[in-house]
Amino acid sequence: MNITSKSEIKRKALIDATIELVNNNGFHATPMSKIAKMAGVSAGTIYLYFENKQDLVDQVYLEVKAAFTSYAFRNYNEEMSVEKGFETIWKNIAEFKLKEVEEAYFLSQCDNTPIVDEPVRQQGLKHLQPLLDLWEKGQQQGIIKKVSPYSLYAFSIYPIAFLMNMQQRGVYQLTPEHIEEAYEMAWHSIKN
Amino acid sequence: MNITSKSEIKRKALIDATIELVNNNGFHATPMSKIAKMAGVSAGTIYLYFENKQDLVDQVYLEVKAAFTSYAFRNYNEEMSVEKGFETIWKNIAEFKLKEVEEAYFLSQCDNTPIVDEPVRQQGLKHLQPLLDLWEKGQQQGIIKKVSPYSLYAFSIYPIAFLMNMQQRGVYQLTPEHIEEAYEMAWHSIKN
Amino acid sequence: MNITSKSEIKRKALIDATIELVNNNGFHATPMSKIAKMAGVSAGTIYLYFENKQDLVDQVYLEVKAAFTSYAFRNYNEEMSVEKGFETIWKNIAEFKLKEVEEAYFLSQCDNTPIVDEPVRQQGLKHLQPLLDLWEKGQQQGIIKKVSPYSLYAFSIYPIAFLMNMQQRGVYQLTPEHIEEAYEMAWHSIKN
Amino acid sequence: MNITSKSEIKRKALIDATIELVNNNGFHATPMSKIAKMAGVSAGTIYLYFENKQDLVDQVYLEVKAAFTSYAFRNYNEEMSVEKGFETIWKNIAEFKLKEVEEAYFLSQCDNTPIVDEPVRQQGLKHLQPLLDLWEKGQQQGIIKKVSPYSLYAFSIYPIAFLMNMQQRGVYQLTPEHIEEAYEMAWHSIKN
DNA sequence: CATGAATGAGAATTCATTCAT
DNA sequence: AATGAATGAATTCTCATTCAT
Repeated sequence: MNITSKSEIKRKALIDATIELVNNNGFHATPMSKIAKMAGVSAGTIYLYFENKQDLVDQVYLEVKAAFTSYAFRNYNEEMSVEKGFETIWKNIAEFKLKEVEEAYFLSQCDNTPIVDEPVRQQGLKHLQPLLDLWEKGQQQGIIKKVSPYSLYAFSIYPIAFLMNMQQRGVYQLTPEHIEEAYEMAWHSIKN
Repeated sequence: MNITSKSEIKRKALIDATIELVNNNGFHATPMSKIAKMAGVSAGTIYLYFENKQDLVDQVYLEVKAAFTSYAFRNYNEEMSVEKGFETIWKNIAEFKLKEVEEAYFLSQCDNTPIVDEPVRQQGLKHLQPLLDLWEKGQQQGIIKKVSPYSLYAFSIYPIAFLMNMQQRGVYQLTPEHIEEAYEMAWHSIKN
Repeated sequence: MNITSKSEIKRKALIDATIELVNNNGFHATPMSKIAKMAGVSAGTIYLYFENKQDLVDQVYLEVKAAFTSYAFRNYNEEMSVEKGFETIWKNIAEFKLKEVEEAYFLSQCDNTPIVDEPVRQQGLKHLQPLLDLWEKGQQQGIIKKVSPYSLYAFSIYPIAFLMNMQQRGVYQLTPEHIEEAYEMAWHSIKN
Repeated sequence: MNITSKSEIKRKALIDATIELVNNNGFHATPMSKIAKMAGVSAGTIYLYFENKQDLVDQVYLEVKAAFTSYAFRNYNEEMSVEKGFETIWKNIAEFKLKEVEEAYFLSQCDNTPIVDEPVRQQGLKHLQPLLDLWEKGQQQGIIKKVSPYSLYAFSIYPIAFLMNMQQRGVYQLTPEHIEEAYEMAWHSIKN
């Protein structure tokens, strides 16, 4: 058996339990003891893997964010045209938020509350660089609106989170047609 | 002395303290004792005004949401053209989020975490109806894209929250030009 | 209107409320505020009639005890024969416990817990003297067993409390026949 | 080390502390913190052994009641004559109330106040059945008065509690002669 | 006399973290 | 590494009592 495998399994179990419980109850309403129980380990064991509760969420945040950005750039390469590249990335992100609902909802909770602090959040953002590069290239080519990348993000990527939240709450169904429709809106809002 | 004045002042102080502390620390990391201290009353006094901690946030949420929607429809009336009406509402919302940063951030925290529950959130939404009516009128006139109101909201209104968050974190400055720019993007994403 | 009447009505209402609430919840689970509400007065008003909560129960105890002993000696006079006298007193006590269930249950609670303290309890006992005198006369006449008055009380009077408790809990019905039967047992246990 | 020893010792210490403190102060005037301190454990530890304060008293009540009934039937067997059987049980009960004063007083407090509720009390009663059986046998043999078992209990067993209370308060001394005397009274009150 | 808002000490309970095993 | 009993500080909430009106 792989040296790390057994402990990696426990670590993974702890992370999954944290995501599920924080999603349902919020960070501070999630006791370490419940996380331990759901992960099938003892309370003290958590502290072999994580320094303390804050370190636990921080690491969960960073790992989920990394998984998210990795997913976002699947099948993307810098040789693609700006439009094709954006479509690829946008749909990856949409697919992630649809398929990995728990992870996505966890991220949205961390991004909208003070449970992880600024430095950690900054660290989580660094992997999004290729999208910013793509936008800059598009702006140089006159394809993308010459506005701040924050605006581009706000109007093309951020809306996906809202649609996911609504679907999560059961008030809205994100069908494939809705996704295509939404992609068109995203693209129209940033293209020139 | 005005009948309500003294107790209304305390109630207001409690609500303000709640907003500020929850914004900075999160709901569960905000003890009632701190809220009381910041509001300048004793711990027990909170319970003269609110049933318990949950009731306190619920009421704060509903009041802030009401203030927000009331702000959103300033100077708006149903005789306006669809485009003019939308511009009015959109800019009101942007102004609210810029001026009443604390309130806006509090709402975004409640809307993205399980601290207020679905029934309360539903109640908070009811005042947004005039915007939905405007969109429907626009769709009938062929001015607005025929997509779900959730999509319209996601791509035109929701992005403002992101820009506000970024400004809140100091990584971005929402100047009047930025706002005009953002309004244009919002309008282009939903107009036909 | 009689000078004291209005305040006496309130005092009475407070005493009645105390009895009812302490019976149902116990002394320490009965807040002054609830007593006030049930008595139809404001919380502060209690302190115009009683020094504090302890003083309130003490006074309720003493008054109910006085009512009890007064009831116990109805139609009794020292010229009666020992047997007739005992029957009169015993049946008065039984009648009181049957009719004034609330008062009787309150007394039994006070007599079996530390809610009123020894001096007050002693004070409450002083009115029972005629019964002790009767017993002593009976002993001198050779009619009553020559045992401690505590034993006489334990076997002839105290059992009534048990029967009342059982009736109170609904597991037993004290019919007139039961009472006669019980009286016979009481008398047989103390007579020579 | 014995599997149960360490935690059983703590559990026992908590139960003993509860009895002593409730006896002296009453249930609601006994804070969990004091129980913990007297038992030599930390406040939080109580909740490892008992769900909450109510569960604690309930369990103490049931255990003490079980100890009481077990004590009551020492050296008793169903082959004994009715009179001998009753004497055995009665004197056991008297001995228990004399020797285990704390336990006995605790029971009398629970039996006369609303601190444990009816279902728990019912559960505590189930072990008294052999005495009821004995009485029924005695009634069939014409030895025991044909009255409700509640009456038999009220006049033969319940009085012991009163004598114990008086001794507890120091106003009365239960010497062996007093006990014999009391037993005679008990027996005479129920025999035919 | 009467009110009832306000107080603040104190209660029950929870939970992050430690540490002996 | 892993456990889980134990801790005790912190939290929510209650309630006897006071006092300005």
